Amino acid sequence: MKIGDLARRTGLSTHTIRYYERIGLLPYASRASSQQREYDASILVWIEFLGRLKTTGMPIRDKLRYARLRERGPETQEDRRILLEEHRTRVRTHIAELQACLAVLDTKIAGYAGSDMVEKIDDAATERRKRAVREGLARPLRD
Amino acid sequence: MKIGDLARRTGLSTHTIRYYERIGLLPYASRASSQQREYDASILVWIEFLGRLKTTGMPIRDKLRYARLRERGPETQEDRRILLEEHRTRVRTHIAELQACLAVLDTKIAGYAGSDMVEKIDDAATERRKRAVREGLARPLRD
DNA sequence: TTACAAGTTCGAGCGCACTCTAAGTCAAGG
DNA sequence: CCTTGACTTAGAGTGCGCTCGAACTTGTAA
Repeated sequence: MKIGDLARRTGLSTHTIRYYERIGLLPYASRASSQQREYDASILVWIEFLGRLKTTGMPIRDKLRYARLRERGPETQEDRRILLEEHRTRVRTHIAELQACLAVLDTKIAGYAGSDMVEKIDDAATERRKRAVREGLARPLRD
Repeated sequence: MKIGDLARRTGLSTHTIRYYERIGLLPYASRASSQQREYDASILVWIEFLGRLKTTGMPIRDKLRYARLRERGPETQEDRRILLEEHRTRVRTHIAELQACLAVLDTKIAGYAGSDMVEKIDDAATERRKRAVREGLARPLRD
C-alpha cells in the first residue's frame, strides 16, 4: 500500500502521515522501490488506535511516549498499561464534566423555550454595555 | 470588583480577561475611576457560562456569535436557543464518541493485564522499524 | 509622601497540531 | 518515449487560544 492509499483508508492526509512519521508517531515505513513508502495493512490498526487517543484528547507528546514504549517491545507493557490507565481516568473525568455542562445547557435551553428569568439576568450586563457604546466608551463589536 | 479580584474568582488570568474583552467575549467594563475596570458580580454568571461552552469545546468564534446575539437583546432569543441546541447536539455526539473510545481503551488495558494476542499484533510493526534503524534507514526516535 | 502593588495599552510571542509550498523524482498507461 | 499524476524532501506558514513583555499610570498602606 502506498501513502495515497493509506491516506484514503485512514482519512489522514498524506501530509499528516509523513508528519506523523517524522515526529515518530508512525514507524519508519520501508521504502519498497526507490524512495516511496510501502505500507502493509497492520499499520491501519495502529493508526486507528492513534485516532482513538486523539479523539479522547491525548496530546501528541503523550502519544509519542506511548509509541516509544511500543518501539521498545514487550518489556514495556506495564508502563504502557499505566499510561493508558491514567489516560482513561482523565477521559472519564472529562466525560463527567461534559455531562455536567450538558445539564446546564439543557436548563438554559429550557429557559429560552419558556422565556423566564434567565433572559432578564442575562441581559442586564448587555444593557450596561449598550450604554457604554452610546456614550462612546466602547466600540461596537467587530465582525 | 477590580480585574485582579475577578481573575482570582474565575480562575482566568487578568491577561485573559482583557483579551476576552478585546475580542468581545466580555462586555466592555466600565472604568470606574480613571482607567481601571470595575466589575459587578453579574459578570461572574456570564464568565461561568463561557467556561461551560469552553469545556464543551465550543470555539471562540461561536462563543462570539452567541455573545453578539446577547448584546442585541431579547429579540435574539430564538437564534440563541438554536445556536445552543446545535451545540448540545455536537456535545452529545462527542460524548458518545468518547464513550466508544473508552470501551476500546478498556479492552486494550484488559489485554495488557492478561498479556495476550494484542501484544503480538502491536509489536509486529515495531520489529519492522527496529530493523530499519539497525540498517540506518531510520533515525532512532528523538527526545 | 513615598514605596510598591496592581492596574493600563499595544503588540509580539508561544505551543499545538497540522497544512501547505516549492522544487524536484518516479511509475504506469497510451 | 511521453505525459500525467503520485510520490519525495526540507522548511515555511496557518489558525487557535491564549500568554507575555515593555513601558507606563494609578491606588493604597506605612
